[in-house]
Amino acid sequence: MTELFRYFQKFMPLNPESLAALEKICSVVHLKKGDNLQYFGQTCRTIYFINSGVARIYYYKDGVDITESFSFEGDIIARVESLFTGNPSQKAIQVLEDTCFVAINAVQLFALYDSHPQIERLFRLIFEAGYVETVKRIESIQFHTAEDRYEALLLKPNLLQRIPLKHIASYLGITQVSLSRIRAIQR
Amino acid sequence: MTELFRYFQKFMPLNPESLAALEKICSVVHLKKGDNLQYFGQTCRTIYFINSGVARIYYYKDGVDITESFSFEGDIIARVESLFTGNPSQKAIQVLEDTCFVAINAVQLFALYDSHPQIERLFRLIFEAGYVETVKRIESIQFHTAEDRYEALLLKPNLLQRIPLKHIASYLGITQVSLSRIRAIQR
DNA sequence: GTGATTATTTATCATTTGTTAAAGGATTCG
DNA sequence: CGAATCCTTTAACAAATGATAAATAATCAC
Repeated sequence: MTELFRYFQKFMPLNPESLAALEKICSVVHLKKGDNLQYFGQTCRTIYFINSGVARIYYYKDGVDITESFSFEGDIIARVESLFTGNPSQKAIQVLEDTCFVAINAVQLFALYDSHPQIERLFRLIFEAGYVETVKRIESIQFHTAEDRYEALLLKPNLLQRIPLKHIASYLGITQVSLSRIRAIQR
Repeated sequence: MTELFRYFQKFMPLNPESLAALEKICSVVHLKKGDNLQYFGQTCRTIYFINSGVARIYYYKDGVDITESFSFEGDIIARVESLFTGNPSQKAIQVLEDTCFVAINAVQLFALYDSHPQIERLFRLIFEAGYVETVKRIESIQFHTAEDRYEALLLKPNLLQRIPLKHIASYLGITQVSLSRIRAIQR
């Protein structure tokens, strides 16, 4: 869990008591490539931090598998639209490699907000940063071509080795065939 | 400011002291149709609540005016990617009708977080809700056609009377010509 | 390792969207 | 009111993307 606490410190320093309280509600989870971490229809009550590996949030639209996002080691991952509303999520989380997570129990976390203002603030900052990422993603989706966004994605090291193109295509909002064409032009 | 405080109460009850502290950092702003409320290149240090009227956040991409979002009476509006990072925003806010805002001084607001945990929590909840909206917007952009999204937009009453089609087109991520075609088919 | 399955590319054709230009409406301002 | 400006629609053509199918490449399971 060292990595997670290092991640926390990047947002703000925490007193030992808050750290101890956080540690109590965290646990480590290991999954094999292809496994699902969370399923459709459940309400999201866990926030994950990726120690190693890759995960994606995805769902089915008209029977087609659509990837909403990818997350890598050092990222926080949660189905926010369920976590913050209490509504069941229509999305699932799957790992694309053997992956090691820290699972943070969100129910217990939110309860800690009352007794530990530091923890409330820490997660406020974490989710504000997530909010900003999401606003930037909208710009990127709406006003850059799929080709530009593909090139931007490639900046992530080893991305092509780690993630099947079909998931990249649905993440980009285009068909596999279109992505193949984009790749063909670049060669 | 009554409307704004009613809006706050929807998120959580506030004690009189917090309400008084909030009131001190709020002021009312009136703008005429077409005026800009905030300009490109400035860092966002104000959060607005719309009492009456319509506003849009927009920017220029390759010289073309792009609308990122519309906000109506009862909505909070802020350029989040600047507010939470301190980076200058490349976006501006413009009103599309004579509009009355409450301006909340964000620098003073964030300072109140230390002395008033209630206020920190209130705005945490407000921005969590904004975060959820933004995640839903991504789904909508990426996986619904412009036509579907146009129809969804029309559910907003009087939208067509209040907002020029050219702004609606850029908000939908399509050209004015495409939007005209969609509208022609529907008749 | 081998066969079966899955992933990726390529080709062809249909559909959608963009670009440009022109024309008709609506609105604004003196 | 009338001219000028801005908004919206329409048309014709070009470019990009989707759908389908078939071929090739890579991966998985026994």
